[in-house]
Amino acid sequence: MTRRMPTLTDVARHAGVSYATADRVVNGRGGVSEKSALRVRRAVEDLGYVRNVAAANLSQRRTYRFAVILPSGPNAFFGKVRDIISQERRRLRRELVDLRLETVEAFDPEALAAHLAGLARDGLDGVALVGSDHPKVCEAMAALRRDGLAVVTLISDVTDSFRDAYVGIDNRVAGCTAGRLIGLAHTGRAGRILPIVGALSARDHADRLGGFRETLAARHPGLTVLPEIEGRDRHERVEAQVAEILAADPGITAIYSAGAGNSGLVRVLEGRAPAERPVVVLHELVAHSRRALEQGLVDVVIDQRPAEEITLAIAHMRAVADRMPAPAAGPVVPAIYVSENLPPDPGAVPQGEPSR
Amino acid sequence: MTRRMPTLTDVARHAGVSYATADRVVNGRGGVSEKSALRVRRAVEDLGYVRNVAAANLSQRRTYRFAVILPSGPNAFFGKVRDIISQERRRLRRELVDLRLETVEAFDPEALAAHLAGLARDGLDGVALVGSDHPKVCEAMAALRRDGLAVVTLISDVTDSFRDAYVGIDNRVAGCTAGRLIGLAHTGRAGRILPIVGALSARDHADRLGGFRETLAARHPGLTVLPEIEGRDRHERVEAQVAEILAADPGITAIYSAGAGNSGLVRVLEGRAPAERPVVVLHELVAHSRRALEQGLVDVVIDQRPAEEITLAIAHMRAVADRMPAPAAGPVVPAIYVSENLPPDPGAVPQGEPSR
DNA sequence: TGGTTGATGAAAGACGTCTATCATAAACTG
DNA sequence: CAGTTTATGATAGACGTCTTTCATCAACCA
Repeated sequence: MTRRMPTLTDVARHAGVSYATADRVVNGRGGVSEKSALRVRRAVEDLGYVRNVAAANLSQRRTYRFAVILPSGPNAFFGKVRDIISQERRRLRRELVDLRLETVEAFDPEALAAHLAGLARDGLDGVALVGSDHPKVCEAMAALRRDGLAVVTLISDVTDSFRDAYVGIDNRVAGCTAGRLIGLAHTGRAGRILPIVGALSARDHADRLGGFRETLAARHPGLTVLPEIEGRDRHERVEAQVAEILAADPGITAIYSAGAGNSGLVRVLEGRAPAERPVVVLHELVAHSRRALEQGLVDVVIDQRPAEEITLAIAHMRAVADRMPAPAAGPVVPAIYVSENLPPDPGAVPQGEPSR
Repeated sequence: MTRRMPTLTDVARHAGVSYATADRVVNGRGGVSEKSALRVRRAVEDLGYVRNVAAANLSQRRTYRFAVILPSGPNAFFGKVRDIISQERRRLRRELVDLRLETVEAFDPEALAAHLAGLARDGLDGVALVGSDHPKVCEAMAALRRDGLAVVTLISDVTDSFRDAYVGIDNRVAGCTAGRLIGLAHTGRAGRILPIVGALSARDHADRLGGFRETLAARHPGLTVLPEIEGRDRHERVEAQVAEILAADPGITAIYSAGAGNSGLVRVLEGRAPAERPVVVLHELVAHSRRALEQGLVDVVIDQRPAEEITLAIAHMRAVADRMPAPAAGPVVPAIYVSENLPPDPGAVPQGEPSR
């Protein structure tokens, strides 16, 4: 027999005050003497009272109103995130969650800050956004939190104090993992490795590259890591640069792409004989990277499981809105895909990187 | 403005019947003419009515009573699962879930079937167990389901029709993945690979080995896969057999262990010079495999994320108990660990395989 | 002393569902 | 036609929380 959970009525009785007073204390309405407040807080402790969120939500007909802010543009990964969100909408509504999807120009912290500042605050309970350490963004996040909104950074983090939680992978660790896998693929032989990033100014890319170089230096000192390409996450640019370097340096045995724009990379790989293809590790499972994996053009994809991340971000925002402890969880553990363990393709609709 | 979700009162009004009648229909209490029942069902359709589970649970002071049945014995992985469950207890209670942990003798389907048959049915809503295709177990599972319990198989599956859901990894795919990773580690060179299983009669082990061999044959025909060892998941047995084979065949370049008892394998590896260590891939992140990974004795660990699995199993049992659609989700995607992406160690307490 | 202020208590109504009971009807039975 | 069975409606109370209103009572100020 599970014993009943204590209710606020129990707390009030145990504290020797009325329900009204107990309620005033736990909901911080003020107008209670310090003495009574103390007794109530003690009763809460003693009984292990936890407010019944379901009942509370019922009584108020509450719905959680959250916004997710994503960069606009042709990036396939964020396109996938948008798809996931629209697919989840219906399920979320049943759980009283109303999720708003908004976009701002990519790589433009000023625009993001302005957007945050101008957010319609009409009952919004929380915001999830791709973090940026830009001071204006931080200030805007702090302002939101002062207004009681939950603020969760997604995919890319910022300084702790400006957000309630970070949901995403540990990018340095992801880079280390890539390094180790490429190292494994060189067991018993030498090699020259080409790293590609979008921009070193992006914290996530820099972190990945840092971890990558570090691991190779520490565990595979026999391998040479070349200077990185900055592809700006633009596939045509990545394509041009990689083609040029591969032509100039036929001894390249592996490529690690820490950023986006990988359809350009894939096009270069398509043009090479299978025997001359380097080992390739890149990030994010999207339509074109999946295809490249299936075709053997790419060996490993490190994917940050955007569906889980959305779920987790919502859980965090809910916890803040409910004044409940956050769900314990460190960074998301990325999935590592080879062609053998690809999940079934959700969207059978063909779609290249530039679409959507 | 999110519009209000329709309530059963709305449904009744829309169907032109009383609340009582609508209630009789949606809760299948009978005593309603087919005509009225039809009108109610149509109203449910039209309005998109979904019963408010939170309100229902509140009104009944419901708690979900679930049981998880695990094999007893010194297996480190199941020890970890037990730990996870006891840590989750408190959080679960808040969500009205009362989780009972029971154990039966490992590798003994008869005992499992007997246990299932003898389960105290006192208000139990669901059972999660490690599946076994034994006919008696299947029959016992069917009996439980006839009594309205949710039945979820965990880690190892059975024929579809005997359970409500399977929560675990796709073992064949996991074996394929192991094969591909070992293949990658042989890029540009030949090799001889030793597979180890617990017992081929265990479906999960057989599936893993099958996928492993298949992938190596298809993608890495230059590599030789030796006959497998059956270690019975016993570390001393694994240790003895591996030691013997490695001594007899110094040309072994990789080992894939699909089963348990890996602390025995690790002991053999400890005794070899770093340069002579084969590439090693095994399953499940537990205390000793983590240590082996950190020390460079093992290269890759494929982990089935038991914490996520428990959460998912509960979600499935809840869905059945709530008469709601099951959470969409295929098999769990295992995490692939190298020493670089190990999550922080939760239990700093040292504990070898045989403990607990 | 009258008026204000502050702390407290009592209680009612709402949220959506479930259970239960009682009162009607209408449809059968013999 | 009396007596049963079956279908339906009306309604009340409970679950735990939140909001709101009103009444008390004490302490304080002028």
